[in-house]
Amino acid sequence: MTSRPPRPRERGIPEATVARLPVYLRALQALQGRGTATVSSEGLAGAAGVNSAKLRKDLSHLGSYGTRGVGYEVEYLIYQISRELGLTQDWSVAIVGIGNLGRALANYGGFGTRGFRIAALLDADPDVVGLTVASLDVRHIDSLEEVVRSKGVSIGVIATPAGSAQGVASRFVEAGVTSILNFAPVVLNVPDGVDVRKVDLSIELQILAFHAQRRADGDGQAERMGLEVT
Amino acid sequence: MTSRPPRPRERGIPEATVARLPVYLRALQALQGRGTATVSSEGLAGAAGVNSAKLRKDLSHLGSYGTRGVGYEVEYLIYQISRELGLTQDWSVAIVGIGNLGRALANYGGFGTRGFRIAALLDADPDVVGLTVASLDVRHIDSLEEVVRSKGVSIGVIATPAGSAQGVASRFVEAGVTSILNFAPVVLNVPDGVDVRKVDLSIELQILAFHAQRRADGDGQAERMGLEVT
DNA sequence: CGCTGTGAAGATTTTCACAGCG
DNA sequence: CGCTGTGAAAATCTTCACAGCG
Repeated sequence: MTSRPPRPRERGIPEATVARLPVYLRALQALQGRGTATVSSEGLAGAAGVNSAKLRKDLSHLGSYGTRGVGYEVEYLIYQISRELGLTQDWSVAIVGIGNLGRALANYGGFGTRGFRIAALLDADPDVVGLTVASLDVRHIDSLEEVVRSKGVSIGVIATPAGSAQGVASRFVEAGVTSILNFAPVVLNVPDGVDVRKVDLSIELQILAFHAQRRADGDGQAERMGLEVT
Repeated sequence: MTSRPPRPRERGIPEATVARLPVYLRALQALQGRGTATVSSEGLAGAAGVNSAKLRKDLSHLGSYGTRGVGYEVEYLIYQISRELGLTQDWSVAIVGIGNLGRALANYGGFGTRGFRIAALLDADPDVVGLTVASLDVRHIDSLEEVVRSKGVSIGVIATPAGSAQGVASRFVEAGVTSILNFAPVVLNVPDGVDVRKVDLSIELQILAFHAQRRADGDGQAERMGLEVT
Protein backbone atom coordinates (compact mmCIF):
# COMPACT_ATOMS: atom_id res chain seq x y z
CA MET A 1 0.00 0.00 0.00
CA THR A 2 2.08 2.89 -1.24
CA SER A 3 -0.42 5.37 -2.61
CA ARG A 4 -2.87 7.17 -0.36
CA PRO A 5 -5.59 4.69 0.50
CA PRO A 6 -9.12 6.10 0.31
CA ARG A 7 -8.72 6.98 4.01
CA PRO A 8 -12.31 7.96 4.48
CA ARG A 9 -11.85 9.65 7.82
CA GLU A 10 -9.90 9.75 11.02
CA ARG A 11 -12.63 8.25 13.19
CA GLY A 12 -14.57 10.54 15.42
CA ILE A 13 -17.77 11.96 14.00
CA PRO A 14 -19.63 14.03 16.58
CA GLU A 15 -22.74 12.37 17.91
CA ALA A 16 -24.90 15.30 16.90
CA THR A 17 -23.70 14.88 13.34
CA VAL A 18 -24.36 11.15 13.33
CA ALA A 19 -27.94 11.84 14.38
CA ARG A 20 -28.44 14.08 11.36
CA LEU A 21 -26.79 11.96 8.69
CA PRO A 22 -29.90 9.79 8.28
CA VAL A 23 -31.92 12.93 7.67
CA TYR A 24 -29.52 14.09 4.98
CA LEU A 25 -29.57 10.65 3.47
CA ARG A 26 -33.31 10.66 3.18
CA ALA A 27 -33.35 14.14 1.70
CA LEU A 28 -30.76 13.07 -0.84
CA GLN A 29 -32.78 10.02 -1.80
CA ALA A 30 -35.81 12.22 -2.32
CA LEU A 31 -33.75 14.52 -4.53
CA GLN A 32 -32.40 11.57 -6.45
CA GLY A 33 -35.91 10.26 -6.97
CA ARG A 34 -36.78 13.63 -8.46
CA GLY A 35 -33.87 13.32 -10.85
CA THR A 36 -31.58 15.88 -9.24
CA ALA A 37 -27.92 15.14 -9.87
CA THR A 38 -26.29 17.93 -7.94
CA VAL A 39 -27.27 20.01 -4.94
CA SER A 40 -25.79 22.92 -3.02
CA SER A 41 -25.41 22.95 0.75
CA GLU A 42 -28.17 25.51 0.77
CA GLY A 43 -30.48 23.28 -1.21
CA LEU A 44 -29.81 20.13 0.74
CA ALA A 45 -30.01 21.96 4.04
CA GLY A 46 -33.43 23.26 3.06
CA ALA A 47 -34.64 19.78 2.21
CA ALA A 48 -33.31 18.44 5.48
CA GLY A 49 -34.60 21.24 7.65
CA VAL A 50 -31.27 22.55 8.95
CA ASN A 51 -29.17 25.58 8.10
CA SER A 52 -26.48 25.35 5.51
CA ALA A 53 -23.55 26.07 7.81
CA LYS A 54 -24.48 23.14 9.97
CA LEU A 55 -24.87 20.91 6.96
CA ARG A 56 -21.47 21.82 5.59
CA LYS A 57 -19.82 21.36 8.96
CA ASP A 58 -21.48 17.97 9.34
CA LEU A 59 -20.41 16.80 5.90
CA SER A 60 -16.90 18.08 6.49
CA HIS A 61 -16.55 15.41 9.17
CA LEU A 62 -16.99 12.71 6.57
CA GLY A 63 -14.51 14.15 4.14
CA SER A 64 -14.35 16.61 1.34
CA TYR A 65 -17.06 15.38 -0.94
CA GLY A 66 -18.29 18.60 -2.47
CA THR A 67 -17.13 20.73 -5.35
CA ARG A 68 -16.55 24.41 -4.71
CA GLY A 69 -18.66 26.63 -6.84
CA VAL A 70 -20.97 23.72 -7.62
CA GLY A 71 -22.21 21.68 -4.70
CA TYR A 72 -22.53 17.98 -3.97
CA GLU A 73 -23.08 15.15 -6.39
CA VAL A 74 -26.22 13.51 -5.08
CA GLU A 75 -25.42 9.92 -5.90
CA TYR A 76 -21.87 10.08 -4.61
CA LEU A 77 -22.94 11.70 -1.37
CA ILE A 78 -25.64 9.08 -0.85
CA TYR A 79 -22.98 6.44 -1.17
CA GLN A 80 -20.59 8.12 1.22
CA ILE A 81 -23.20 8.71 3.90
CA SER A 82 -24.54 5.18 3.52
CA ARG A 83 -21.11 3.76 3.93
CA GLU A 84 -20.40 5.90 6.96
CA LEU A 85 -23.65 4.82 8.58
CA GLY A 86 -22.90 1.20 7.89
CA LEU A 87 -25.74 0.71 5.45
CA THR A 88 -23.62 -0.93 2.79
CA GLN A 89 -23.90 -4.08 4.80
CA ASP A 90 -27.14 -5.69 5.91
CA TRP A 91 -28.21 -5.69 9.54
CA SER A 92 -30.43 -8.43 10.76
CA VAL A 93 -33.24 -7.21 13.00
CA ALA A 94 -35.50 -9.12 15.39
CA ILE A 95 -38.70 -7.57 16.70
CA VAL A 96 -40.13 -8.73 20.00
CA GLY A 97 -43.73 -7.94 20.81
CA ILE A 98 -46.05 -8.26 17.86
CA GLY A 99 -48.93 -6.08 18.97
CA ASN A 100 -50.10 -3.15 16.91
CA LEU A 101 -46.77 -1.45 17.26
CA GLY A 102 -44.73 -4.53 16.40
CA ARG A 103 -46.90 -5.05 13.35
CA ALA A 104 -46.48 -1.47 12.31
CA LEU A 105 -42.72 -1.87 12.57
CA ALA A 106 -42.71 -5.19 10.76
CA ASN A 107 -44.72 -3.76 7.90
CA TYR A 108 -42.73 -0.58 7.71
CA GLY A 109 -41.23 -1.57 4.40
CA GLY A 110 -38.49 0.82 3.39
CA PHE A 111 -36.11 1.00 6.29
CA GLY A 112 -34.48 3.99 4.76
CA THR A 113 -34.11 2.00 1.55
CA ARG A 114 -32.10 -1.04 2.43
CA GLY A 115 -29.56 -1.79 5.09
CA PHE A 116 -31.90 -3.65 7.41
CA ARG A 117 -33.58 -7.01 7.10
CA ILE A 118 -36.25 -8.13 9.50
CA ALA A 119 -35.12 -11.63 10.34
CA ALA A 120 -37.60 -12.64 12.99
CA LEU A 121 -40.74 -11.70 14.88
CA LEU A 122 -41.21 -12.97 18.42
CA ASP A 123 -44.04 -12.83 20.92
CA ALA A 124 -45.01 -14.41 24.20
CA ASP A 125 -48.73 -14.68 23.49
CA PRO A 126 -49.71 -18.16 22.21
CA ASP A 127 -52.51 -16.58 20.20
CA VAL A 128 -50.01 -14.46 18.32
CA VAL A 129 -47.31 -17.08 17.87
CA GLY A 130 -47.81 -18.80 14.55
CA LEU A 131 -49.50 -15.87 12.84
CA THR A 132 -47.96 -14.60 9.66
CA VAL A 133 -47.06 -10.92 9.79
CA ALA A 134 -45.26 -9.20 6.96
CA SER A 135 -44.56 -12.62 5.42
CA LEU A 136 -42.88 -13.89 8.56
CA ASP A 137 -44.07 -16.48 11.04
CA VAL A 138 -44.29 -15.13 14.53
CA ARG A 139 -42.20 -17.38 16.75
CA HIS A 140 -42.35 -17.89 20.46
CA ILE A 141 -40.14 -15.74 22.61
CA ASP A 142 -38.52 -18.84 24.03
CA SER A 143 -36.63 -19.28 20.80
CA LEU A 144 -35.01 -15.84 21.08
CA GLU A 145 -31.51 -17.17 21.69
CA GLU A 146 -31.80 -19.72 18.93
CA VAL A 147 -33.11 -17.12 16.50
CA VAL A 148 -30.38 -14.62 17.32
CA ARG A 149 -27.77 -17.26 16.66
CA SER A 150 -29.21 -18.80 13.53
CA LYS A 151 -30.23 -15.54 11.88
CA GLY A 152 -27.25 -13.53 12.99
CA VAL A 153 -29.42 -10.87 14.60
CA SER A 154 -27.45 -7.79 15.49
CA ILE A 155 -30.24 -5.34 16.30
CA GLY A 156 -33.05 -6.12 18.70
CA VAL A 157 -36.27 -4.14 18.68
CA ILE A 158 -38.41 -4.21 21.81
CA ALA A 159 -42.08 -3.45 21.26
CA THR A 160 -43.45 -5.25 24.28
CA PRO A 161 -45.39 -3.88 27.23
CA ALA A 162 -43.23 -2.06 29.77
CA GLY A 163 -43.20 -4.94 32.20
CA SER A 164 -41.54 -7.35 29.82
CA ALA A 165 -38.99 -5.04 28.28
CA GLN A 166 -36.13 -5.45 30.73
CA GLY A 167 -36.35 -9.23 30.57
CA VAL A 168 -36.26 -9.21 26.80
CA ALA A 169 -33.37 -6.75 26.80
CA SER A 170 -31.36 -8.95 29.14
CA ARG A 171 -31.96 -11.96 26.95
CA PHE A 172 -30.89 -10.04 23.88
CA VAL A 173 -27.71 -8.98 25.61
CA GLU A 174 -27.07 -12.47 26.90
CA ALA A 175 -27.47 -13.76 23.38
CA GLY A 176 -24.87 -11.30 22.14
CA VAL A 177 -27.00 -8.50 20.70
CA THR A 178 -25.33 -5.16 21.35
CA SER A 179 -27.78 -2.79 19.65
CA ILE A 180 -31.25 -2.36 21.03
CA LEU A 181 -34.09 -0.12 19.97
CA ASN A 182 -36.60 0.20 22.80
CA PHE A 183 -40.19 1.32 22.36
CA ALA A 184 -41.29 0.32 25.84
CA PRO A 185 -41.62 3.15 28.33
CA VAL A 186 -38.91 2.02 30.74
CA VAL A 187 -35.25 2.75 31.27
CA LEU A 188 -33.36 -0.38 30.30
CA ASN A 189 -30.44 -1.55 32.31
CA VAL A 190 -27.70 -2.98 30.15
CA PRO A 191 -23.97 -3.49 30.53
CA ASP A 192 -21.40 -1.15 29.04
CA GLY A 193 -20.80 -1.72 25.39
CA VAL A 194 -24.48 -2.24 24.63
CA ASP A 195 -26.10 0.57 22.72
CA VAL A 196 -29.70 1.32 23.58
CA ARG A 197 -31.86 3.87 21.84
CA LYS A 198 -35.29 4.76 23.08
CA VAL A 199 -38.40 5.88 21.26
CA ASP A 200 -41.09 7.07 23.56
CA LEU A 201 -44.41 8.50 22.56
CA SER A 202 -45.42 9.94 25.86
CA ILE A 203 -42.11 11.71 26.36
CA GLU A 204 -42.57 13.44 23.03
CA LEU A 205 -46.09 14.45 23.90
CA GLN A 206 -44.96 15.83 27.21
CA ILE A 207 -42.28 17.92 25.58
CA LEU A 208 -44.88 19.29 23.18
CA ALA A 209 -47.16 20.06 26.10
CA PHE A 210 -44.41 21.97 27.83
CA HIS A 211 -43.88 24.25 24.86
CA ALA A 212 -47.59 24.60 24.23
CA GLN A 213 -48.13 25.67 27.81
CA ARG A 214 -45.32 28.14 27.59
CA ARG A 215 -46.79 29.61 24.43
CA ALA A 216 -50.17 29.86 26.08
CA ASP A 217 -48.73 31.47 29.23
CA GLY A 218 -46.88 34.19 27.47
CA ASP A 219 -49.35 34.80 24.67
CA GLY A 220 -49.53 38.49 23.91
CA GLN A 221 -48.00 39.36 27.23
CA ALA A 222 -44.48 38.35 26.57
CA GLU A 223 -43.80 39.30 23.01
CA ARG A 224 -42.75 42.78 23.98
CA MET A 225 -39.74 41.25 25.63
CA GLY A 226 -37.84 39.01 23.25
CA LEU A 227 -39.52 35.85 24.44
CA GLU A 228 -38.81 32.96 22.19
CA VAL A 229 -41.65 30.77 21.17
CA THR A 230 -39.54 28.20 19.42
CA MET B 1 -40.86 43.92 45.21
CA THR B 2 -40.82 43.51 48.94
CA SER B 3 -42.15 40.07 49.87
CA ARG B 4 -41.05 36.94 48.03
CA PRO B 5 -44.07 35.58 46.11
CA PRO B 6 -44.11 31.79 45.45
CA ARG B 7 -42.43 32.67 42.18
CA PRO B 8 -42.00 29.13 40.84
CA ARG B 9 -39.33 30.03 38.36
CA GLU B 10 -37.93 32.79 36.22
CA ARG B 11 -38.85 31.26 32.85
CA GLY B 12 -36.11 29.62 30.89
CA ILE B 13 -35.59 25.93 31.44
CA PRO B 14 -32.89 24.60 29.11
CA GLU B 15 -34.22 22.45 26.30
CA ALA B 16 -32.01 19.56 27.32
CA THR B 17 -33.57 19.64 30.75
CA VAL B 18 -37.11 19.75 29.40
CA ALA B 19 -36.37 16.63 27.39
CA ARG B 20 -35.40 14.78 30.55
CA LEU B 21 -38.20 15.89 32.84
CA PRO B 22 -40.61 13.29 31.43
CA VAL B 23 -38.05 10.61 32.20
CA TYR B 24 -37.73 11.76 35.79
CA LEU B 25 -41.47 11.92 36.06
CA ARG B 26 -41.86 8.35 34.97
CA ALA B 27 -39.13 7.16 37.31
CA LEU B 28 -40.82 8.98 40.16
CA GLN B 29 -44.16 7.41 39.34
CA ALA B 30 -42.54 4.00 39.41
CA LEU B 31 -41.01 4.77 42.79
CA GLN B 32 -44.34 6.00 44.07
CA GLY B 33 -46.01 2.84 42.86
CA ARG B 34 -43.48 0.91 44.88
CA GLY B 35 -44.36 2.91 47.95
CA THR B 36 -41.23 5.05 48.12
CA ALA B 37 -41.86 8.40 49.77
CA THR B 38 -38.45 9.98 49.51
CA VAL B 39 -35.53 9.60 47.14
CA SER B 40 -32.04 11.02 46.87
CA SER B 41 -30.64 12.53 43.69
CA GLU B 42 -28.45 9.47 43.44
CA GLY B 43 -31.40 7.12 43.69
CA LEU B 44 -33.61 8.99 41.26
CA ALA B 45 -30.76 9.46 38.83
CA GLY B 46 -30.17 5.73 38.85
CA ALA B 47 -33.81 5.01 38.12
CA ALA B 48 -33.81 7.53 35.31
CA GLY B 49 -30.52 6.46 33.77
CA VAL B 50 -28.59 9.69 34.21
CA ASN B 51 -25.89 10.80 36.65
CA SER B 52 -26.81 12.55 39.83
CA ALA B 53 -25.07 15.83 39.08
CA LYS B 54 -27.14 16.23 35.95
CA LEU B 55 -30.31 15.36 37.77
CA ARG B 56 -29.66 17.92 40.49
CA LYS B 57 -28.80 20.60 37.98
CA ASP B 58 -31.95 19.83 36.02
CA LEU B 59 -34.18 20.01 39.07
CA SER B 60 -32.50 23.19 40.23
CA HIS B 61 -33.99 24.88 37.18
CA LEU B 62 -37.48 24.20 38.50
CA GLY B 63 -36.81 25.44 41.96
CA SER B 64 -35.48 24.24 45.26
CA TYR B 65 -37.66 21.23 45.90
CA GLY B 66 -35.26 18.96 47.78
CA THR B 67 -34.21 18.76 51.40
CA ARG B 68 -30.50 18.78 52.14
CA GLY B 69 -29.34 15.72 53.91
CA VAL B 70 -32.54 13.90 52.90
CA GLY B 71 -33.49 14.04 49.26
CA TYR B 72 -36.70 14.71 47.39
CA GLU B 73 -40.24 13.98 48.46
CA VAL B 74 -41.55 11.79 45.66
CA GLU B 75 -45.14 12.97 45.58
CA TYR B 76 -44.25 16.64 45.78
CA LEU B 77 -41.69 16.36 43.03
CA ILE B 78 -44.16 14.53 40.81
CA TYR B 79 -46.53 17.40 41.25
CA GLN B 80 -43.91 20.04 40.51
CA ILE B 81 -42.63 18.36 37.38
CA SER B 82 -46.16 17.68 36.15
CA ARG B 83 -47.06 21.28 36.60
CA GLU B 84 -43.95 22.46 34.85
CA LEU B 85 -44.64 20.17 31.91
CA GLY B 86 -48.20 21.36 31.68
CA LEU B 87 -49.75 18.05 32.65
CA THR B 88 -52.05 19.49 35.23
CA GLN B 89 -54.29 20.47 32.39
CA ASP B 90 -55.62 18.13 29.75
CA TRP B 91 -54.41 18.27 26.20
CA SER B 92 -56.70 17.12 23.45
CA VAL B 93 -54.99 14.96 20.83
CA ALA B 94 -56.08 13.98 17.33
CA ILE B 95 -54.41 11.11 15.50
CA VAL B 96 -54.44 11.03 11.73
CA GLY B 97 -53.67 7.77 9.96
CA ILE B 98 -55.23 4.77 11.63
CA GLY B 99 -53.01 2.01 10.30
CA ASN B 100 -51.11 -0.29 12.60
CA LEU B 101 -49.14 2.58 14.01
CA GLY B 102 -52.15 4.82 14.54
CA ARG B 103 -53.92 1.95 16.29
CA ALA B 104 -50.93 1.31 18.48
CA LEU B 105 -50.91 4.96 19.47
CA ALA B 106 -54.65 5.06 20.05
CA ASN B 107 -54.48 2.02 22.29
CA TYR B 108 -51.43 3.22 24.15
CA GLY B 109 -53.43 3.75 27.30
CA GLY B 110 -51.38 5.53 29.90
CA PHE B 111 -49.99 8.62 28.26
CA GLY B 112 -47.62 9.06 31.10
CA THR B 113 -50.59 8.79 33.47
CA ARG B 114 -52.95 11.52 32.47
CA GLY B 115 -52.47 14.86 30.80
CA PHE B 116 -53.57 13.78 27.33
CA ARG B 117 -56.94 12.79 25.98
CA ILE B 118 -57.33 11.27 22.56
CA ALA B 119 -60.19 13.24 21.15
CA ALA B 120 -60.37 11.97 17.61
CA LEU B 121 -59.07 9.47 15.10
CA LEU B 122 -59.03 10.38 11.43
CA ASP B 123 -58.21 8.49 8.26
CA ALA B 124 -58.59 8.91 4.54
CA ASP B 125 -59.39 5.28 3.73
CA PRO B 126 -63.16 4.66 3.43
CA ASP B 127 -62.60 1.11 4.69
CA VAL B 128 -61.13 2.44 7.89
CA VAL B 129 -63.52 5.33 8.44
CA GLY B 130 -66.34 4.17 10.67
CA LEU B 131 -64.35 1.50 12.48
CA THR B 132 -64.19 1.69 16.22
CA VAL B 133 -60.65 1.84 17.56
CA ALA B 134 -59.93 2.30 21.24
CA SER B 135 -63.60 3.14 21.78
CA LEU B 136 -63.54 5.92 19.24
CA ASP B 137 -65.15 6.11 15.82
CA VAL B 138 -62.65 6.72 13.08
CA ARG B 139 -63.79 9.78 11.20
CA HIS B 140 -62.96 10.92 7.70
CA ILE B 141 -60.01 13.21 7.27
CA ASP B 142 -62.29 15.75 5.63
CA SER B 143 -63.68 16.59 9.04
CA LEU B 144 -60.27 17.52 10.43
CA GLU B 145 -61.01 21.21 10.72
CA GLU B 146 -64.39 20.60 12.26
CA VAL B 147 -62.94 18.13 14.76
CA VAL B 148 -60.10 20.43 15.77
CA ARG B 149 -62.61 23.16 16.47
CA SER B 150 -65.26 21.15 18.24
CA LYS B 151 -62.90 19.05 20.33
CA GLY B 152 -60.41 21.78 21.05
CA VAL B 153 -57.54 19.74 19.67
CA SER B 154 -54.19 21.24 20.55
CA ILE B 155 -51.84 18.42 19.58
CA GLY B 156 -51.94 16.70 16.21
CA VAL B 157 -50.33 13.31 15.69
CA ILE B 158 -49.44 12.31 12.15
CA ALA B 159 -49.21 8.58 11.54
CA THR B 160 -49.92 8.60 7.83
CA PRO B 161 -47.72 7.45 4.97
CA ALA B 162 -44.96 9.88 4.07
CA GLY B 163 -46.78 11.22 1.05
CA SER B 164 -49.76 12.49 3.01
CA ALA B 165 -47.95 13.93 5.99
CA GLN B 166 -47.25 17.44 4.73
CA GLY B 167 -50.83 17.91 3.63
CA VAL B 168 -52.15 16.83 6.99
CA ALA B 169 -49.64 19.04 8.78
CA SER B 170 -50.70 22.06 6.76
CA ARG B 171 -54.33 21.42 7.55
CA PHE B 172 -53.56 21.08 11.23
CA VAL B 173 -51.70 24.38 11.16
CA GLU B 174 -54.43 26.05 9.17
CA ALA B 175 -56.93 24.83 11.74
CA GLY B 176 -54.88 26.40 14.52
CA VAL B 177 -52.96 23.42 15.90
CA THR B 178 -49.49 24.52 16.95
CA SER B 179 -48.09 21.25 18.31
CA ILE B 180 -47.45 18.35 15.97
CA LEU B 181 -45.95 14.94 16.56
CA ASN B 182 -44.85 13.44 13.29
CA PHE B 183 -44.24 9.74 12.73
CA ALA B 184 -44.01 9.98 8.96
CA PRO B 185 -40.50 9.90 7.53
CA VAL B 186 -40.49 13.38 6.03
CA VAL B 187 -39.35 16.81 7.07
CA LEU B 188 -42.45 18.88 7.65
CA ASN B 189 -42.61 22.45 6.58
CA VAL B 190 -44.49 24.61 9.03
CA PRO B 191 -44.56 28.31 9.87
CA ASP B 192 -42.71 29.77 12.83
CA GLY B 193 -44.49 29.29 16.07
CA VAL B 194 -45.54 25.75 15.27
CA ASP B 195 -43.72 23.10 17.24
CA VAL B 196 -43.00 19.87 15.41
CA ARG B 197 -41.42 16.82 16.96
CA LYS B 198 -40.41 13.84 14.91
CA VAL B 199 -40.25 10.16 15.75
CA ASP B 200 -38.53 8.14 13.11
CA LEU B 201 -37.83 4.45 13.25
CA SER B 202 -35.37 4.25 10.44
CA ILE B 203 -33.29 7.12 11.73
CA GLU B 204 -32.92 5.34 15.04
CA LEU B 205 -31.94 2.12 13.32
CA GLN B 206 -29.37 3.93 11.23
CA ILE B 207 -27.81 5.51 14.29
CA LEU B 208 -27.60 2.08 15.89
CA ALA B 209 -26.01 0.71 12.74
CA PHE B 210 -23.40 3.43 12.81
CA HIS B 211 -22.31 2.56 16.32
CA ALA B 212 -22.49 -1.16 15.67
CA GLN B 213 -20.26 -0.77 12.65
CA ARG B 214 -17.83 1.30 14.63
CA ARG B 215 -17.69 -1.33 17.34
CA ALA B 216 -17.12 -4.02 14.74
CA ASP B 217 -14.42 -2.02 12.96
CA GLY B 218 -12.37 -1.33 16.01
CA ASP B 219 -12.92 -4.64 17.77
CA GLY B 220 -9.67 -5.70 19.35
CA GLN B 221 -7.66 -3.56 17.00
CA ALA B 222 -8.36 -0.20 18.42
CA GLU B 223 -8.51 -0.67 22.12
CA ARG B 224 -4.81 -0.10 22.49
CA MET B 225 -5.39 3.47 21.48
CA GLY B 226 -8.06 5.06 23.61
CA LEU B 227 -10.80 4.45 21.12
CA GLU B 228 -14.22 4.98 22.55
CA VAL B 229 -16.86 2.46 21.87
CA THR B 230 -19.64 4.40 23.47
C1' DC C 1 -17.68 34.38 -9.21
C1' DG C 2 -20.21 30.86 -6.40
C1' DC C 3 -19.99 27.73 -3.15
C1' DT C 4 -17.35 24.59 -0.10
C1' DG C 5 -14.62 23.78 3.86
C1' DT C 6 -13.11 25.57 8.18
C1' DG C 7 -10.90 28.36 11.89
C1' DA C 8 -12.73 31.04 15.49
C1' DA C 9 -16.43 32.91 18.28
C1' DG C 10 -20.50 32.03 20.71
C1' DA C 11 -24.01 29.20 22.89
C1' DT C 12 -25.42 25.31 25.23
C1' DT C 13 -24.76 21.24 27.91
C1' DT C 14 -22.28 18.33 31.04
C1' DT C 15 -19.35 17.49 34.75
C1' DC C 16 -16.76 18.73 38.77
C1' DA C 17 -16.30 19.82 43.36
C1' DC C 18 -17.71 21.92 47.37
C1' DA C 19 -20.17 25.45 50.38
C1' DG C 20 -23.57 25.21 53.41
C1' DC C 21 -28.41 23.86 54.95
C1' DG C 22 -31.24 20.67 57.65
C1' DC D 1 -22.84 14.41 58.73
C1' DG D 2 -25.36 13.59 54.29
C1' DC D 3 -27.12 15.40 50.53
C1' DT D 4 -28.78 19.44 47.86
C1' DG D 5 -27.94 23.37 45.08
C1' DT D 6 -24.65 25.79 42.36
C1' DG D 7 -20.62 28.46 40.74
C1' DA D 8 -16.91 27.39 37.70
C1' DA D 9 -14.44 24.43 34.43
C1' DA D 10 -14.70 21.35 30.64
C1' DA D 11 -16.82 19.42 26.73
C1' DT D 12 -19.84 19.63 23.01
C1' DC D 13 -22.48 21.83 19.57
C1' DT D 14 -23.89 25.78 16.59
C1' DT D 15 -23.17 29.79 14.03
C1' DC D 16 -20.36 33.20 11.85
C1' DA D 17 -17.69 34.81 8.32
C1' DC D 18 -14.39 34.31 4.96
C1' DA D 19 -10.19 32.24 2.55
C1' DG D 20 -9.59 30.05 -1.36
C1' DC D 21 -10.65 26.25 -4.86
C1' DG D 22 -12.88 25.01 -9.21
